Order: sequence, then structure tokens, then C-alpha cells
Amino acid sequence: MTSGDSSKPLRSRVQLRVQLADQLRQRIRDSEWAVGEQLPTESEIATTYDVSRSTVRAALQQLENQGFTVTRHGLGTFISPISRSIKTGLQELTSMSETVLAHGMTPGMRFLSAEFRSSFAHEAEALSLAPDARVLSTERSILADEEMVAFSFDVIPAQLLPADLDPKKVDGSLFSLLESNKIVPRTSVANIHAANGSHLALPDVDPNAQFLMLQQIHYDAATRPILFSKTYFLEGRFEFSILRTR
Amino acid sequence: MTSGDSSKPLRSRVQLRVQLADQLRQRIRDSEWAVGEQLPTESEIATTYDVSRSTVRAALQQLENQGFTVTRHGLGTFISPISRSIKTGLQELTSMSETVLAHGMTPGMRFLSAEFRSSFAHEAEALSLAPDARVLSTERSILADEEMVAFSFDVIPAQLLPADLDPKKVDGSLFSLLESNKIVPRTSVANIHAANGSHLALPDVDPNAQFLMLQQIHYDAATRPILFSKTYFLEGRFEFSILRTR
DNA sequence: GAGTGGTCTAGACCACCCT
DNA sequence: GGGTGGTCTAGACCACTCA
Repeated sequence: MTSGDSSKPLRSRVQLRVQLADQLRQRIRDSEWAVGEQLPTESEIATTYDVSRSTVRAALQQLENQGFTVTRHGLGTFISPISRSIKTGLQELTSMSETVLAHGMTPGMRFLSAEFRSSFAHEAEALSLAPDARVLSTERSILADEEMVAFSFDVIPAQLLPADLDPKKVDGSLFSLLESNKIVPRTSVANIHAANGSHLALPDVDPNAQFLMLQQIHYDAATRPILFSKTYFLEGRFEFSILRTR
Repeated sequence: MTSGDSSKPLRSRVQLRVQLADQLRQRIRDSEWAVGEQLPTESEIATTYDVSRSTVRAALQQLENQGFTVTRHGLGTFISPISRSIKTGLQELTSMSETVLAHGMTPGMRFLSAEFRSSFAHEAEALSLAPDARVLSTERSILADEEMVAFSFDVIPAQLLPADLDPKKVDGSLFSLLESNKIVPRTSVANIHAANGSHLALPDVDPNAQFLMLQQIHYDAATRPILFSKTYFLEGRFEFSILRTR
């Protein structure tokens, strides 16, 4: 088994269903099927890729959840007309940079501040910390094609970071910072709000500007809270979609 | 609201995994386990309810997606600390009334207008209609405990409704109206925006008030577009959460 | 009736976590 | 090593849609 292959054939360390979903998604993106066109049947796909029908179904389910396909009982699986209209699916946890990239722009970032300090009450509660626990606090502006499009205020428990970390040396993605300390963000609970510029209390920000604010608590695989953030997205610059199901 | 009878045994017309998830969810709500406490193992649950382990896993997965539990490889499944903090999960498609109820308030509704008219270009496109197709257009204000908390602008293709429908007689939920015509909303694609009162151009609305705006296209099981809506939620009155996963 | 997806099972084997 | 969840398979049977 485990031959050192690449490209097409499945089987490696990644789950079969994910590999299969990736390949099918790519074929959809390559417009192998038109909108509304029927994909091969589950049994055909199973034979083609030499996997069980359960695995095919798991892959197709992922595609349907992401809005790429629609499966109809007794009929088949079809390319969804929805797929084109989704840029950033909010169900998928992505970093700021990934979000900007998904919108076809070049991400950038500028740190306004980065320091260790005592946590505020609401932060401590969100992160399940003792009231005055130390945290790394950062303020950043996010750039897309050199233009400011978002602001983010982030707080990480100091205990998760090396004691000798120099806040001034922090730059780039906070996800990377966490991951280089063996902490892998897995899920977040996001609360969505509308806000205007006056909430930010920053110079350069028009107090009447509209923002979509995401207040998030991020967790790792063990459901440890690892990051509390408030991100203000300039209204109109991003498109956030959610697929809602009954 | 639901299940007054229930009774233990599974098996009926509803999927086993859903029945099982419902029962486990109820046991969680009844605080049978504390936050952080471990549930029985998958095999135990399988034996107890006399279903296969696959079915148990499907049920547990649903609970985890809804934020009730956390499953950890090699350890077990635990009651999630998150479960308490979510009011309205945006992934779940709910009507306005259901949303208000979920926040513990009494829903109300007032129709400002309801009429058949030609569709605007963006509506026709969203609903895949011919440019000037007829639509039922409504404007409503949504009340919670007698207070205005949201405004909704909805458009339904006229061809989906009886030709002799009297717009003046339309009241209450549009979901009900659709369902009484054998059209069942299944999914929607929601785009989220921030807006202020000036976007609404309604008297009684403070132009500086903040709103969270959900622009949605609803589809039925066959992915036919059936309803285009813009709903403005007064900021601060609702709590919309999303569970995001990598 | 033929063909499609929908559900569920039993079992094998792997990967992870603990003591 | 022993227990837990994670993945995948093969196959049975049901439910839906359409000609």
C-alpha cells in the first residue's frame, strides 16, 4: 500500500472522503459539468474511484453543505446554481488573510499595537481565565490591495505563549503564531453585529462608516478557548454568506 | 411546543439518528450531565438504544455541530461549555417568528403593504425570473413583546401563488403562505450586511439606528428560488451566532 | 419497473490517549 | 495494554421519481 504516489489516485494520510470531495470540487470548478447538469451516480463514482458508496456519499454531502451540489432523492446529484454566488462561507473558519484572498485581493496587515497586559473582565470570562490573567493584546488594521478594509482586536492568553515572547516581534497571522506554539485553532463561535465607526475610537476611521463586526471565541481541538477577537469589516468590501438549512 | 408524549423507544418514520439525537439532546437539556462531563461511549449508547455504532456517531455528530457536545479522539464525548451561549444559530433556517420566540419574546407582525407588482431587475435575477415577472411584494415590521425590532421586505414569484390571491388578505408568516401552496422552504443563502436606518426610508425609523441586514434567497427542496428577502434586525436586540469550523 | 438516492447494520482495522 | 473515537467497507433494504 502507501506507495509514494501523487496526483490523481486517492489513498494517503488524508481521509478518503475529503480527497474525493477535493477532486470532485476541482472538477466542478473546472466546469466539467454545467450548472444544473447531473453528476455521475453514487455507484458510478464509487466504481470510478474504487471506494465504497458510503465514502462517496460523505464526499457528496460535504459538497452539498458547501453549496456546490444539490442531491435529490430518486433523481441524482446536480451542480447547484448557488455555487457561483458564494465567496466566503461563514461556516468555514478562515483567517483574515484567507478571507481577503478569497475575495481576489492581496492581503496585508499593519500592527497598531501588540503588548502583554491584564485581561478585562469580559475577555477573561470569554477565555475562561482568572480575572486579571495576562494576555497578549493586539490591534491590527487589515489591508486588501493596500487599502484598509478591516480592523481586528485580538486577545490570546499569555499562558499559551512562550514567556519570553517579544510582543514587538509579533507580525503576520495570529493563527501562525498559535500554530508555531502547537496550538491549532479548530472552531470558533462567532456573534455577528452591526457597528459604526464611532465604536472603534480610532483616528482615520470615519465615525459614520458602517461595519460588520464579528465577535469570536476560538477554540482548539480540546475546546480550550485560545483567542478572543473582535473584527470590524468595512461594509460593502466583503461578502459573507451562510447556507441555512431547515 | 414540541413532544409532549415522546416515550423512550426509537423506530418510527423519522430517521434513527435524528430520533437518537433528539433524545440525547433532551437528556442534555435536562442536565443529566454537567458541563464537561463525559457521555457514555459510542458502543454503550449503541447497546442501550439497540442501534449500530454508525447511527450513534451520526447522532453525536449532529449534536456536536449544534454545539452541544465535543468529541475527542481516544477520550470520549463531553458536554460542551459552548452549548449554553448560543441563542440563534444562523445555520438553521428559521422564520421571523421562530427567531423572536427563541429569544424568549412574544412575536408580532404588522403589514405595511402587500401587493402584486412587476419585479425589479435585481429581484428577477435573484429569483431566476423574466425581467418584468409579477411578484407578491410585502413590507412588514416585526414586533417582539409589542416593540418593533425588525423590518422585512419580501418578494415571492406570483406564479407560485394562486392567481386569485388577495394581497390584502395576506397576514402572518410568509412561510405558512408558501406551505399552504405546497411549497416548502428548505434552504436559503444569506448575505450579511450592516446598515443604518437611512437605508430603510421608513418613517418612525431613526436614520442613525444600526441594523444587521440579512439578504436571503430561499429555495425549496428542488432548489427552485421561492422567496427573496431583505430583513433588517435592530442591532442589539438579537443574538446571531455561527459555529465555524476548519 | 428500472434507476436513483436514503438509511442502517456489522464488522474490520487504524489512531489516539491514558496509566 | 486497554479503552476510546475515526475511517472505511460490503451489503441489505427502503423511498422516491419517471417513463
